[in-house]
Amino acid sequence: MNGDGRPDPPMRDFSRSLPMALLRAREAVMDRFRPSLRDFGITEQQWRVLRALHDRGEVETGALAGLCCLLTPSLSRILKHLESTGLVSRRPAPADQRRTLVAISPAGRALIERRAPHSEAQYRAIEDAFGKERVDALYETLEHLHDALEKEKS
Amino acid sequence: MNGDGRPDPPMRDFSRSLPMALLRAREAVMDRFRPSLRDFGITEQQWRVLRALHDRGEVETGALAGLCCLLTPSLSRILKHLESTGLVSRRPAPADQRRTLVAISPAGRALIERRAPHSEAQYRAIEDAFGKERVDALYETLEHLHDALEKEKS
DNA sequence: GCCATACTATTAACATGTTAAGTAATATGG
DNA sequence: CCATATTACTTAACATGTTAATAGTATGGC
Repeated sequence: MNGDGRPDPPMRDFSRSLPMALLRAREAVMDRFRPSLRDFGITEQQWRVLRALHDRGEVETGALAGLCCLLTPSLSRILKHLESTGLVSRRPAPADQRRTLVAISPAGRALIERRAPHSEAQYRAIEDAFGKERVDALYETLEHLHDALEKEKS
Repeated sequence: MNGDGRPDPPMRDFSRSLPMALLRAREAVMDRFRPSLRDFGITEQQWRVLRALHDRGEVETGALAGLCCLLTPSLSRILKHLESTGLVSRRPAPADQRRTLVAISPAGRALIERRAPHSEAQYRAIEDAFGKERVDALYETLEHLHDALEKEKS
């Protein structure tokens, strides 16, 4: 407070924190997915990596980090783990020895196929609770927000 | 793929992951705030704790975790750090020795007052890039989503 | 070909996320 | 009043988030 008894910089209410609002919503969603991830013995991030490789085939480490919204140091450790458990494989890129190409293994694909139904069931539950139209609208809003903020990184 | 050449469980496209969409949007937002947090030498989570205590006064550990969207083991470590740097203080609750009451210190308040203008400047930039009405609508959507999913935790 | 430079991935160090186990204080039932 | 369950917080162990530094490789200019 200053001499007048008012807050000195007009401080935003704590409930109006955009990072918090996004985090709270995300945690409410993840609460639905965490039990099945736990049952299958993998983490949220490991699942994201397998999922991306399943869709895209062999991918460079840097590109994979972008796809999964991970920083490369985190991804480096995650790949070491996934490789040791036989869910992915790595090989140096033939044309450029700096780059590493990552691919999902048959065991990795099998894990995805087994968990997919559980994941989809939760998506249905979320759409039932919140409304499919609202979920679709939210995807669009979030993408627009992302694009609007990325665009300004001049 | 099964024998027909179709994916066996009809697998959702990787771009339609609600956790990923929320995470990507949140990371785009945090990119704006991280530089100033770094300049002030505190983490995102430490800021959340200080912010909550600034608003609510003395709070129990468990309630504080809920306010900040932190798990109590994380909060326990964070409070140890914040206490050692003199930004918060802890004392046992007089009526129940199991509970701990946490309060922000004058140094903690001072840190908030110094950083607040930087934070507000970034909020203005986000509203300029995305539109204030859209930001307000997003707050509401996220809260509704959170409430819809929490309500079902029978 | 040689070198300074930039690029890619990893490692290091510290902080947090997540689950399980542990500890101390309080509430509860007999 | 005591044994027991419950509650609030902390520790422990492993995985990830974040930033800085490192190691190996490629590239352009000379």
